[in-house]
Amino acid sequence: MAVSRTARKGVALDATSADTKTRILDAAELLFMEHGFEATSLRQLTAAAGVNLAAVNYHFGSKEELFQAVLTRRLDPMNQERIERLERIERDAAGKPLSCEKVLFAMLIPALRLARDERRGGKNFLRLLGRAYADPAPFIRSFLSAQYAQMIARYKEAFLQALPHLSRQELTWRLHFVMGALSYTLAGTDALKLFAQVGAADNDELLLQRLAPFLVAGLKAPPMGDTRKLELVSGD
Amino acid sequence: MAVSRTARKGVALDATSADTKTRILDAAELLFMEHGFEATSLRQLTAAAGVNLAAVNYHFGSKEELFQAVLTRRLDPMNQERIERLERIERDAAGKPLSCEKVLFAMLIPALRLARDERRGGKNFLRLLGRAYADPAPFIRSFLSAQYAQMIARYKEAFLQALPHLSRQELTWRLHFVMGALSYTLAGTDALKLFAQVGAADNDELLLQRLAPFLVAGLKAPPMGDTRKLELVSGD
DNA sequence: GCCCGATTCAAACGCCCGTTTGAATTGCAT
DNA sequence: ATGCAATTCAAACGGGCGTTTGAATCGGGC
Repeated sequence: MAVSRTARKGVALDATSADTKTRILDAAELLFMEHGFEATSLRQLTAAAGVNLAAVNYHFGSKEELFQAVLTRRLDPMNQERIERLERIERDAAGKPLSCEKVLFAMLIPALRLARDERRGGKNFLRLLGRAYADPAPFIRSFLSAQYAQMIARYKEAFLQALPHLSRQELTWRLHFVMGALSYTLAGTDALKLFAQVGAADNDELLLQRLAPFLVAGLKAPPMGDTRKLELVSGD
Repeated sequence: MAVSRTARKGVALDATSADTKTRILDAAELLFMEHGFEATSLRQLTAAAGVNLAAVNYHFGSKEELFQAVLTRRLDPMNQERIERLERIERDAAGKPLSCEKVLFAMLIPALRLARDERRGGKNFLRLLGRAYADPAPFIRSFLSAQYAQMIARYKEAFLQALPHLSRQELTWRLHFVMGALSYTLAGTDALKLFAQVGAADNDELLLQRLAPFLVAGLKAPPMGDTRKLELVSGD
């Protein structure tokens, strides 16, 4: 009824509704990851959560808003932790020279910590996030942009400082490559099978030990032009 | 009727049916990219292609088989070109030492050439492919695995030769990172907006000039352990 | 000129979707 | 105990989905 629509922004209604809300969020996180947003129906979702079909619209308003809530629940704390870590290493290095490694790690570690924290969604969520990056739905794209804009801007400045040999534009591209490798890897527990056995990311610390040297070397590389020109047109 | 099901494997029925089939494939490539597989309905797809609704099932059997046909049309030639280029540089370097750059370029250039070839789908297709990588649908995953297995295996051997300092497992991970950065970048004409203006990949040769130094440096980097250990647990 | 397989077409099939409704139920403040 | 807002529930709404059907149309070989 009319009440339900405004009820969501009522006074703190934790213990009573949080249970249903949380069960919906948990089931949604799992199913959206398993089958994607479009392919997950509210009927199977609410059944998995053990709640009534109408509960999603009552508590979240719509399926799209539920999806955003699923992302927000994990992204907000993670990105906040990223910013806090960056601020701390900036503060610690009262002098100027920020090392590329430290900035990169400040960015990677919160993601890895989230992946490791099974109580809070763990790998499920990062896989979901990795796929959301590639989703063309406008409501997902604009939502993610808003969620990340602030953090990305901060890190871009920090990297610019740590990698003075890169122009702003060159750095923008490289951060893009970094995010690509990261999201693809985190999203890929399935995709890994494309390449080989690979003992799976059972150990996330190990994954960071593999990913970090690759990304640091890529970031530090001199831009093309310092090395020989390439003749890519060839071939025919 | 019963005929239609077997007709697809009849004798070469080019000029007559190819027109309808091609129009379906072109429209599908565009719409699957724009809205994703699930969110694209056969009704809007056949309307965009200017063909009858039933034409998809008649010519391709099902929506899923249409999707596979869309991928195959571009992937088969691209991966074959990748293998041919690898074989050529292996042949040219009659001696042993294959350079990492050359192997990587043999892998990247066919993708870039496809992206540049607007007559054959161009960027549309690579964006579609990038998203297919991240799609969890089993029929997509197994299809892509089959399409890529052979090519990936060949390149893994070549890289193993060009990068003798990497163990097989380390290399598997790094190829994964490479594919992540590549697919994310190719898929991302939208996603780029996440980070900044970035003049868009209007010039694909320029993109390769930015991507290549990053990836080469990442591939050549010594594995962790050669550099200092990291203390990632910290933070609390 | 006709025939027959290949193709196109309009219509329908059964199914599941996201959302809404209004009545039951709950549980806390009074 | 009662009242009332917050929540849950079963049921239904309208609509779009992928697919199937059988008739209409096409077009080259005899």
